[in-house]
Amino acid sequence: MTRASPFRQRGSMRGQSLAERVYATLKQMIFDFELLPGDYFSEAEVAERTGASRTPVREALHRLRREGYVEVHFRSGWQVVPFDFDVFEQLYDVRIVLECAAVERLCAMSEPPPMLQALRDIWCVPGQARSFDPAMAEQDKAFHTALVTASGNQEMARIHRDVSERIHIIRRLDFTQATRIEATYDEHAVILEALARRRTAHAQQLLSAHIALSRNEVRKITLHMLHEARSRHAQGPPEA
Amino acid sequence: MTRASPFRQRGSMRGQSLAERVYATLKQMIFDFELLPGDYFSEAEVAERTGASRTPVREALHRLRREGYVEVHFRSGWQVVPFDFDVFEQLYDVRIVLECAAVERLCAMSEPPPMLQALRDIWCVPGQARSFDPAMAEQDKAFHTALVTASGNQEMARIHRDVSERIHIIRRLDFTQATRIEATYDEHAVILEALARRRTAHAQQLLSAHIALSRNEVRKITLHMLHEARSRHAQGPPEA
DNA sequence: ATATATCGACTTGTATACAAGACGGTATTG
DNA sequence: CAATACCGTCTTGTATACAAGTCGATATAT
Repeated sequence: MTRASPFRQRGSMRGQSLAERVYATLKQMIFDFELLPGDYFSEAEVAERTGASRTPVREALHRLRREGYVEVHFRSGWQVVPFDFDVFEQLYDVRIVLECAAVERLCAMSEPPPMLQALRDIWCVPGQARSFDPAMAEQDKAFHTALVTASGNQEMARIHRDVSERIHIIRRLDFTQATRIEATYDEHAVILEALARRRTAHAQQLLSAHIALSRNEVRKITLHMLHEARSRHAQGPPEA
Repeated sequence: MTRASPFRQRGSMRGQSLAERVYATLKQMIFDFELLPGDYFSEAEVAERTGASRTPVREALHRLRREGYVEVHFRSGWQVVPFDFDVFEQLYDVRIVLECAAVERLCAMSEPPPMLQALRDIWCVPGQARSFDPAMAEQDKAFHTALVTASGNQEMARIHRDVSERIHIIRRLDFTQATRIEATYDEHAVILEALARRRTAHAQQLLSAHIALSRNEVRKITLHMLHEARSRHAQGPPEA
């Protein structure tokens, strides 16, 4: 079988391996609903699509499997893990636990980290200065990730990053409504206020409510979006 | 190259793949200090030792890499990640955060889960009924894992299990002293008491102190044990 | 003697060949 | 016609071949 669209780098690899790029490509396809939850596909299909051989494809797939995005059926192909809202809600709750712990540490610090002011510059702004582009989801993710990273425990930050990445696929859907974006700005602002004043319990309560609200909103939207995606793309799995 | 000691199953694989067994074997070797932190080794060596080819070996190694046990140097071999006590302490702190969150949920439940009584049967026993075998570390791990699992959030339980597994290599060292085993029994007992009486804050405080104590004890012991291991095994990496 | 250039053994990354089981369609048998 | 056995196709798991780069030892030049 000849390589289809060999997006291999010339010379050699420039920092990232072929397996890593296949990994990123596949995850992007899942996030873009180009591969729908429940879809079946084979390693050979992915190899042909990406222009790589099965070896790096398998490495990428097994990594995605460990991370919960796909699963393998013994000698019967791969499948995008179907949505399980219970799992997503549990992951939201993990976020609440980790981020509240981060808040406790942040408030206990002798001096507030400079990162806090940087966040205030972004989020504590009047209505006309607010951004509404589709990259809002990334900014929101960056906000919460920054809180945990600044708390000082890098292992906790790594775990939190993985959890955030995992629910990013549905969290994005929360930023398609203008009212939800407004609410995000408002809530981030008051959280940062409470943090600046070292009101630990208050900040934790605001943060918990903020995440829980997002969790509940997303559940409603996801079903709708999934339905739309199923209509746009035909039912054929990876061959768009 | 012919297979050395092919511990491959006859017929076919009975549930677990070759890659998984190589993974388990390597992790065991690391836990047994047969592969010491800092040791260098190659895929070919592991393949010869385990009787598998490089393919499943690579899969096992990359999984261990994702989990933080080994790292790969581009075309220069693999290395057991050297001990980093800062990382271990951070992981201990993650355990405190997760297990305290579990306690909060357990105390908030309308009725205590039956697992609580099972744990009391094990840990709330008089001195002569206590076990002192080397499997204590596993029992201790099971205690803490059970708390988080019983709290209901399975994703949190999975993360907690990974963290516990990661620090298990040094946590075992805490159970080589009889006084530490005694303390573990005592502390588990009072934690279970507080849980049964739904004293949330008290149980959290006891649990935090219990984990923090273990964290501090282990740091002291680890250096000693590492020194001993280095003396027993020669300096040659995997070829014992 | 010392510094440098070159070469070769060894490493991982990737591609391909082979093995063994799953699954569905088809032919066969009642 | 219905049920069943069989066989070919397709799948992943594993082994091996090839590619490209690293690193140290050795020889050479200054």
